[in-house]
Amino acid sequence: MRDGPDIALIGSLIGDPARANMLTALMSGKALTASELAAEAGITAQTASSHLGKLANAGLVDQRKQGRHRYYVLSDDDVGQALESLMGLAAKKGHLRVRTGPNDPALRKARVCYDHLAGDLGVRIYDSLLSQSHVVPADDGSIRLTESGDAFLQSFGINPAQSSRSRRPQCRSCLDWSERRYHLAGSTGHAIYLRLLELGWAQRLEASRVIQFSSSSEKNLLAQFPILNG
Amino acid sequence: MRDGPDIALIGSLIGDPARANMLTALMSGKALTASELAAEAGITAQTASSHLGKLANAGLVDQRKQGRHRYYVLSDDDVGQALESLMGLAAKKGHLRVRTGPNDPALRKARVCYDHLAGDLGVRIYDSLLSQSHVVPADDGSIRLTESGDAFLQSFGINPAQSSRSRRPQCRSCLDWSERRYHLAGSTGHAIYLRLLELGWAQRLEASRVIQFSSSSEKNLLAQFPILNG
DNA sequence: CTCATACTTCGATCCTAGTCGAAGCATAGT
DNA sequence: ACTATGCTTCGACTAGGATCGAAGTATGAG
Repeated sequence: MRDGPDIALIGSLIGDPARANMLTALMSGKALTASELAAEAGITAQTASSHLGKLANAGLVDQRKQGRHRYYVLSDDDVGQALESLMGLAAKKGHLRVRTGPNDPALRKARVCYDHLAGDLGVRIYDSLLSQSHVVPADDGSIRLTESGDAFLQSFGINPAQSSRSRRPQCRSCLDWSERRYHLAGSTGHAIYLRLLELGWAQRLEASRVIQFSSSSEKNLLAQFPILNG
Repeated sequence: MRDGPDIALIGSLIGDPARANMLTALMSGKALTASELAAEAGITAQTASSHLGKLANAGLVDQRKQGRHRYYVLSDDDVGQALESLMGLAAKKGHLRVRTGPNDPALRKARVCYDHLAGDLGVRIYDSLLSQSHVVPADDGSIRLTESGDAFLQSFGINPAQSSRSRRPQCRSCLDWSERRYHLAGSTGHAIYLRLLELGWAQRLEASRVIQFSSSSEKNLLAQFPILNG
């Protein structure tokens, strides 16, 4: 054999449907308890416990004990990113889980993608920023926030500078599995998402990745993020 | 259950050690035959055939029949990227395959990472470009080729403009599992790698990801990619 | 102190999936 | 035509792991 990172280990961890469901649920960014995750995966508490032990052992999730609950979180940004890249790949290859839930249309409309907004409205925001040259594709094909974009975001109540931390890219485009188009990720994507919650325009549906907009707040959002020249 | 991409399917495909080995081997970018992949994974031809069928069925690899051989390639850039992100994650979490081969030091020195140069020398090139401001971190934390970098690459025999195609980012930083630092990926990284082969400085070791440099050509490379201010 | 809840550990069961031997096709060379 | 090589299909074997019931530990509530 040869040397190298053991992708089989991580792959097999993600490869079990129960664990994949748990990880997907944790992509919401929320800390979830062992029982919630068990329910999410449709398995009993014992089985879930065993799965979570393995995930924690491999360093994919962190556990925090609080009272008699035990909360789990993705241990790292990188875990979320890796999951996203797998999701993108799976979607591109047409591997979708069959059992389409009742809230599916809502999920396509708007949902959290790890820690930012995805779905129809997520793509809309990205397209709007692009059409106004608030973000531009950099020479290298990635994207970059312009000065006008900086000013725009400040007027929307976000300080992009403060939200840029350490390693994390400020802007990043993230492939959307429902739309098959790109939306805004990175710390700026996160900041916009938080601001939408703060304004009360968006509300996260309990125990789901769905983000709900009232019809008026959806109008607000469309007005705030217009698409020029179209 | 809920809707979404089926990451469990892809995860389980990558999760088998034999398949993981095959995919890793295909990260070299070369087309490999079924028997070569079987040897790589240390399994018999029958077993390999079954595995390759599954990978092809899921759209992770493509097969091309040529004579009585059947060549396999990663079907897509995205597959390589997803594998890379898993490798980065695995390395970061310290999950390394135990069986360290005899050519391990060479592997750390220089190797192909999907389609560009990684390892000690790959990191060196990246650092050099960075120290001379030939690439700069963009505002968003990603990286961007500067005008001086463009000129520099042209003098090295590469036309960055022509190498930029469609979707693919021109420059991209890729986390190195051996160095735990970044090296240059994207179409520019690919172009540099090709140029090194073309110049005869680098040679790919047969049936391996190791890239070999003679001591003189390594000196050439270090001279061509100096690190300023240090 | 007693009871309920949240979670883990242990043990047993069951089933999937990886594995290889043998045989079957296909292609190439002579 | 005959043989060798590369690969796939079939069938059977086996091991690893996912699962849950039951029992055990910790925390909180009354």
